Amino acid sequence: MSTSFHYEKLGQDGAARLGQIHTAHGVIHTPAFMPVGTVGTVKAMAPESVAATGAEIVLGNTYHLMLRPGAERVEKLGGLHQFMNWPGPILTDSGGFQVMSLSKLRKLNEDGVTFQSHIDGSTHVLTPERSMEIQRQLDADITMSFDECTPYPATEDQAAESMRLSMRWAKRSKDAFVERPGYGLFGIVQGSVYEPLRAESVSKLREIGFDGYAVGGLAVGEGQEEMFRILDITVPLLPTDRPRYLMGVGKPADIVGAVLRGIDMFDCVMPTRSGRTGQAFTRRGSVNIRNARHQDDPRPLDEACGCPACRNYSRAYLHHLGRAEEVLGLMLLTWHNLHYYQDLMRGLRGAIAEGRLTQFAADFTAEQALGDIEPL
RNA sequence: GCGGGUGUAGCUCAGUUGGUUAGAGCGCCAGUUUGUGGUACUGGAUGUCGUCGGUUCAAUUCCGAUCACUCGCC
Repeated sequence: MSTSFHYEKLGQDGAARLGQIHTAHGVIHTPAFMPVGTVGTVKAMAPESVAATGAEIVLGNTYHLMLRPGAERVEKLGGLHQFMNWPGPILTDSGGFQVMSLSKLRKLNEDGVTFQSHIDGSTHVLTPERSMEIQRQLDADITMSFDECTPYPATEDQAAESMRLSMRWAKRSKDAFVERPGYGLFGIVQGSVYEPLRAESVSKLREIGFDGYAVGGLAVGEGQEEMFRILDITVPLLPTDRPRYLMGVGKPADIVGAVLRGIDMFDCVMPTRSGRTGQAFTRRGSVNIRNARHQDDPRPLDEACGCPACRNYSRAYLHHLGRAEEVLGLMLLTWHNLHYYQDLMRGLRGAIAEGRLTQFAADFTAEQALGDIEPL
């Protein structure tokens, strides 16, 4: 059986695609949402439960795992799949984003980034070559090339300089990436909100050649309208025989809009982080379970949801757990949110398969606009 | 019984050398979080300043009484 990494398109509805990504550790049905498991765990969830929501691939992170427990250690222990008991596909972020968002005292030059650990202050260097090595040690099915996530806002000159550095790093990432059957390397499009820069970035990445293409530098404060505008000008430039991944996105409505524009893969901390801060996503919009209006409500969070939190527990109980900051509250709400996100992806895939995505999106928007059910 | 201390927001407490709308932290009521630090941030509501009386143009502040709590001694 061939284990070569490849994307297979199974259907199309407008710009949206239905497909499969074949990897060394299994198949991913797209459009797909990938739960974020930064430090080798999807927070508050056992991997078996993550899989039960329908997730087929999770994220790990170069930056976090290199600092703790260390990529060499993970490699010796059999790789990240075995280490965290996730037998399915894993995508690892390259560390570029986290160096910017988490570490202080970072120094960026042509070679890479020198930074201090947010854990113990120790000094580390991350380069495209080192990032590729770490992601290979982690045994990521999908490796992301090392990039700089251009801060927003940026002038066109700043965005151009940043993007071109990321493109040189993309070439070095490709050169350093060790090809193995079933393993793929993705390039990342940058260029901020500037159309010519996005086009130049795509062109440079296609010249290098990648197994998939990510759109980076979005959902960083530009707003949904602007993000969709960038997708409208960027996605049509990408090759049709490779997966497209919108990094770090997003809210349910962002995902629906991006699928309509031809995106196949998403990751976001939204469902998991929100699960830890009391925000739940439902068919009728988001709900803050800690709000006082839920304290006497015996009804489930979302009557149409089949997750354990909705089948077995009331809003009143989830509210209580949230107020009491009980671990079970984090677990149940995270579980619900991941289940909701996977339900959404299943709905999107079904709608594409049946050629009714436009109607699905309209229904989605209308139902979200209804707002939460009336308080008792 | 005697002597001391304390009574200010739901809680723990600042403060006012007497002067417009009395503050903080926590809690409470909401909002934000997009390639993750159970995080961080933003806004909002709430007071007979223990009670009664006196002094004063003006008292939460000074004086007296009283009540409650508290510490020590008998």
